[in-house]
Amino acid sequence: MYAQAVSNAAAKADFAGFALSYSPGRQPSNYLTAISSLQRKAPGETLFAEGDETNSVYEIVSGMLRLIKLLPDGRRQITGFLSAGRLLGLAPEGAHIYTAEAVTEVTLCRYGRAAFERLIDEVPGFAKRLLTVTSHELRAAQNQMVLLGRKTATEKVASFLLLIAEQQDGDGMKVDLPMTRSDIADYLGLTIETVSRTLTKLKQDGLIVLPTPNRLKIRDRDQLEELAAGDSDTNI
Amino acid sequence: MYAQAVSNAAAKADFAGFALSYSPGRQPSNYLTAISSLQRKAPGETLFAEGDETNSVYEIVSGMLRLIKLLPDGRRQITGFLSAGRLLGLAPEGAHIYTAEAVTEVTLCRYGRAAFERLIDEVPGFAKRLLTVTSHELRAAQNQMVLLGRKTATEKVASFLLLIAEQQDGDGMKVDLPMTRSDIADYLGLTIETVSRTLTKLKQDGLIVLPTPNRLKIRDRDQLEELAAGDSDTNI
DNA sequence: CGCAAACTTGATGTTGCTCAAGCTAGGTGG
DNA sequence: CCACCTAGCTTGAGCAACATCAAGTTTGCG
Repeated sequence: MYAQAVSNAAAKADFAGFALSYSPGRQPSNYLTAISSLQRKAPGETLFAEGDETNSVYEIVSGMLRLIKLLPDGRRQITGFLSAGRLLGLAPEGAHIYTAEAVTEVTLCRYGRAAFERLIDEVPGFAKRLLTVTSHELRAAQNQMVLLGRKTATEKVASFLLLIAEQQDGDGMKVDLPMTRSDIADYLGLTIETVSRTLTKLKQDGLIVLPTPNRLKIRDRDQLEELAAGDSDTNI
Repeated sequence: MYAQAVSNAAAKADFAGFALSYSPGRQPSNYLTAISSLQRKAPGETLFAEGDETNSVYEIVSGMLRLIKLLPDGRRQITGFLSAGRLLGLAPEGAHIYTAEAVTEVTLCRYGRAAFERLIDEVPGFAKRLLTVTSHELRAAQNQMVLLGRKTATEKVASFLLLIAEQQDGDGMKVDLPMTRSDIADYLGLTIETVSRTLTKLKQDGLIVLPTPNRLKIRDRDQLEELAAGDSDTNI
């Protein structure tokens, strides 16, 4: 295991209680700092696997994770890419419902489950805040269902690029793609070849620039958004 | 509008506070009865539409709803079929993220949003209970992503039948299909023709019996479960 | 500079979609 | 009570989008 505990008060101050930061105007609580410890994971490492007992809740401090579900024969579906500030491990009963792996080098803040549960019970408004977070995740999940069930390959890729661009701070034009084509494919319900071909097509059509496979620039955001929305006559 | 207020204390006693019933051993609260009113919807009627302001939370007393998301050109994705006991309208901010329509005749219990929010703040453990409910929904959503992204038509239909069978009480063999083939198709990311053909195939293979299009019996549950799991060699 | 992993591109294949008839069931009115 | 009517379901034939199989090519790291 590459994981290691880190004790850096300054770093903690930056992220601790992020889960509470959804409602602005309140003091970031330090209930959470009291029960937290820092962890790191190298790219490709597993944080926990589907079916593992849930004895921790994690918050991402930096880096990116992928959430994975597998079928018995190895087919893979990625249900999300998580970046700084996102919580995971809030799974309902006992077992994790997906595997969490590091895409990039990741720093995490770990909370003991029991202590976390206690906070839910004892800190006023904490459960409600978590409810808001979970509701947002549910909304994202439902949008993803539309994507997976009803969008074409081009629409899927366009949606993906805009989603990732939105997650990253910046002008919303430069997009960093730390994940592989295989990850993208398994997130969109496609194959790597189709993802690659679709990106090439978007490049040829002048909607994006791809200087390297992992660095992308959006050139025509309007048309990309029309595509992503699925307006079906931008697809010609 | 077909909706009508109903005042039946007996009926209320049956369902009120169902959302609280996930944690057994507690007295069903009557906080909820105090702020509720009953509504009915005829098949096909809309309870609310995507984008509508969320000024109510609903709990299904009886019947079935479908949750719908649309693309601009009319492509439809059904994100869920909801039956008695399920909550909806907990959407995060302001607007509903899907359209809710009655599949069958539906009876609902309506809670005013403001009053509901107050309960979250004031009733100890209520927010936590809702968090559990939402986490369960999230788990279902992630399973559905695997289905939509990575399962074959046969696997999708098999999964669907088992899911519906599970939702319904009984021996788990008799399955009632109140929704149309079009609904099923839009839930599974398929066309009605493919759904129909797949059901026919399952019938021919002796896994199910289909006396009428809306009434189905599972004949070989084991094999149906293997199919649904996606073990890939049952598919031959 | 060399190597392996990741990506791209091409040729071919297959699943599920589209288009097009029929068929069935259940509701309605004579 | 039965015939009709219609919405919904089934079935068939052909097709298209995406998958699969198979080389090449790039990239980034040691």
